[in-house]
Amino acid sequence: MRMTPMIESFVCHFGEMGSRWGFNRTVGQIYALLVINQQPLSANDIGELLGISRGNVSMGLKELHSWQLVHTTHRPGDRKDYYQSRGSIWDMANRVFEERRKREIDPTLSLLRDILLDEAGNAEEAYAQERIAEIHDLLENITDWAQSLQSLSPEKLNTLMKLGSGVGKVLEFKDKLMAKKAD
Amino acid sequence: MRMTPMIESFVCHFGEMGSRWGFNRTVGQIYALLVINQQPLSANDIGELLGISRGNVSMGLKELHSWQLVHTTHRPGDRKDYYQSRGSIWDMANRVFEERRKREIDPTLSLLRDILLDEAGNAEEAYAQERIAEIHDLLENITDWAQSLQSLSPEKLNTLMKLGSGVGKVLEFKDKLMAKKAD
DNA sequence: TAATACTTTCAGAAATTTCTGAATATTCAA
DNA sequence: TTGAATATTCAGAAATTTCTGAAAGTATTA
Repeated sequence: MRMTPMIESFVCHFGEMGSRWGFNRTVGQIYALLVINQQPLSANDIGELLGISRGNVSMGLKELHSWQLVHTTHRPGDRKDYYQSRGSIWDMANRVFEERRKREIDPTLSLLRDILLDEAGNAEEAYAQERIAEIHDLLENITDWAQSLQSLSPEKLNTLMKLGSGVGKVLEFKDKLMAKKAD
Repeated sequence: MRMTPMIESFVCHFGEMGSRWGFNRTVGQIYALLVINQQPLSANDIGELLGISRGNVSMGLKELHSWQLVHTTHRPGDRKDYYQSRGSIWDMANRVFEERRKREIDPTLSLLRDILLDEAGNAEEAYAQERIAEIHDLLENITDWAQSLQSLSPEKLNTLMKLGSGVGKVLEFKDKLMAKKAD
């Protein structure tokens, strides 16, 4: 593989983005490279293409493994490991979401719950607890909901997304029906 | 205000989380403090409570202003600026989402579009473009959808969230009706 | 068993981000 | 105006994160 300007700009940008999604620049770039390359790449290939050390490649791949975003494959008569991105782009988005939930949201929810179990020592703490409860509920609602969406079939999810704010209409409709049934 | 252990643990944790949401630890902590404190705080109060320099507080507040997450208020006969968190927790989540879209997603979409406009120079680039198109479409779908959800009334949004994966049922139902109408 | 071909680890170097505090700017009352 | 009270800026210090490369580890073959 060669680093054409097109590929390079994509890989670089994905590196920057990576850090927003919970992993560092190198990890983002390695992943970008593997996503847009149909053939698996060896760790040496990756290091050369990105101009980074062999050790760094190893650490980056380890991280991507822990996110379950890459696959190791082999070639007959070749001892090297070859790496490939794993699953579709959609799978990737799901996995990033899932991992971040596990690593960030869950611990936060748990801390907030602990705080809410404590008795407020004064009016200030009572007010603080109210606000913390709001944050807790919002976070819990959103993650629960996101998780239930993840369990929807891709087609249904797609219908839902295409519907956009039109989903409001469908909800009104559903409410009317429920009201009739209740008669 | 005093930093009780309860408040301290919340503020610290929010600091850590902050960096995941696009701003640094201090900014997260300042915001946390303002959210759980009913009374507005002066920049000096904030610096003392968090044990950080006056300059750092100033920079943090500037950042929070740019995210439109704080408000400045005044007291008669007092020259100091007092700061308060702005809007509900829900507003805050919306604003963080909105800002991140502007600062991160939009530039990415624009780069991906540019790449897709280029002619692929060879089979490798053609494959890369296919994958990049997938990423582009996914990102665009999700952000468009998220934006249309933001325009929904809070009650409807709440209904939708409560519905969870049950939204699948409602969609099926809608499809059936549409089919009948088409007859 | 030893030699080879590769991968992983991790101490410290390099790069980046964040923070401090002195200097500067702003605002307002007298 | 001037001066007192406050806010902001920014160069460099401190802290943190990331990266390198030499050493150690692991398989495989001969």
